[in-house]
Amino acid sequence: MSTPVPEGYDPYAFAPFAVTVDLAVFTVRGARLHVLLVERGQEPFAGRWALPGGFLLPSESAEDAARRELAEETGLGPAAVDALHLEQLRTYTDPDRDPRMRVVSVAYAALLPDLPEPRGGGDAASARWWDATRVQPLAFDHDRILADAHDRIGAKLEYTCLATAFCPAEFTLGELQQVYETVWGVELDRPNFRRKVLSAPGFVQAVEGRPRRTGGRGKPAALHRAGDATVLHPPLLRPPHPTS
Amino acid sequence: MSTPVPEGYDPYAFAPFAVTVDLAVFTVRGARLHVLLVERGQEPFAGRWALPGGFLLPSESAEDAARRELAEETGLGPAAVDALHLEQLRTYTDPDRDPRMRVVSVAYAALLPDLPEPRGGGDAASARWWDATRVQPLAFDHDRILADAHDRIGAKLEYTCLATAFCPAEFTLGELQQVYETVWGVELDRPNFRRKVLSAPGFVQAVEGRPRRTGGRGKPAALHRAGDATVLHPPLLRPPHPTS
DNA sequence: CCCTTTATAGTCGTGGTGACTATAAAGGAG
DNA sequence: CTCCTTTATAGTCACCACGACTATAAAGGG
Repeated sequence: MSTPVPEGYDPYAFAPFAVTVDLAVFTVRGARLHVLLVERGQEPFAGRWALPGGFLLPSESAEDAARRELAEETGLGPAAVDALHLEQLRTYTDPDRDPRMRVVSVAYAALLPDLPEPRGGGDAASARWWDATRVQPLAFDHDRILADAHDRIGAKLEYTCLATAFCPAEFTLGELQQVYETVWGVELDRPNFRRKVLSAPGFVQAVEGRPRRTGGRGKPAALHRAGDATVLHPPLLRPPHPTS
Repeated sequence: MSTPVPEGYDPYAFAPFAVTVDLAVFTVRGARLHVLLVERGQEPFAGRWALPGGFLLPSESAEDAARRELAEETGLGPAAVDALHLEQLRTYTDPDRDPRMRVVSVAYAALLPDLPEPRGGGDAASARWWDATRVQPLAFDHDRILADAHDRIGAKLEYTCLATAFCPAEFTLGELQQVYETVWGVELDRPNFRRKVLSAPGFVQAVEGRPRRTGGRGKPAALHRAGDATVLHPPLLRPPHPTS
């Protein structure tokens, strides 16, 4: 075997790489899972859509960079971005993933409640939400990153309280159920969902006062807010796939 | 907010980073979880122990680099290393994690059956197994990487068939149970463990022929080998922590 | 020849779950 | 005003996975 890189840190032994972050920012709009994409203005992949992201600055961590990019793309305030849950997905290192140089990218996933269209305040003049399940081929390997992000979010809904991150501060159990159904792409039984959510300690807590009406028809639902738990006991397992 | 790195890939806009892989290689020896460490010969952290790892070559992915390093440190054959399950843990990007330059490290975890002491064939003259739960402070942020790796392996034992990777080709259910007990640090009920393992489709398959005797006392156990399943249905949940 | 050790078989009660029925409270159509 | 639809909420029931436990079998050791 060759030993091309000797033990220890020889400053001349390492090849320089560019390091970026890529963000898969999800929201639920109208019973569909949406993801925030930006249109590329330059080659390569000019005119194609891509996940928002950018280079790490010399003195910032990948998570810092992800929060900075998120603030730039969404126009969210610094406080909101700081409070947000950012999930490090994995790192993509294929040598050919960027045709012009060697780029290693750390991917993150973020979950937002439904927002108005992103303000184009940052670098990306054209940023908008797309249906995450019906997206044309993206730039680079972003199709794969998006698929991995969707898988990870779906899995985390099972055993964490993450679903409330898709909801506004106060929400109904029907809206929470809509999150699960949208991310998983299945329909759930309403009474059973309700029983499981309410029996999981610290998942949601009822808010005193008015039920909601919105413009919706049907009996008004009680409002809840996210509890203080972070893991879900017992877990909310998605129905087993019908062996297809 | 500042937009220090313009959209698109300006070749002069990115700061160069070094990219490495770090490996948390685990095995189970004598009812203790062990991890492979190498002794550093140079500053920084000269004389301290560290996870094996090294720089990415210009044309290889992080997983390729991890397999190459693994082969160098363990002396395993190329076929064995290729067949091995490598789990990408996460990527560590703290700007200060290496005192002499900016290094981003992609961490992997690997699982091996009990091996003889590693041959010092590679760059690391002194590589040896250490009890993973009683390890002196490691170099860099490797204590944290090791803790994250331990957590991840423990979680993956619950819902994947990964535990067989700690076992030789043929093993008894007692040995498999020992893996779970060692990684989780708990004791499990033997009849219940047996029932769950055997009822999970494709987890293990009985091997016809002789039971084993070894030098052990007690009734000889039937031998099994890993099944073809990769996920565990139903999962093998670790006992809930006694709220401490 | 016991005694210990390990493997294997089986039992029993509890609790989480899916499937289902029933009732309450809103808006809309006629 | 009266159905009808829609959504929320309450409750039932059978099944099954699980933890705790008892029992039996087959080896070695003193």
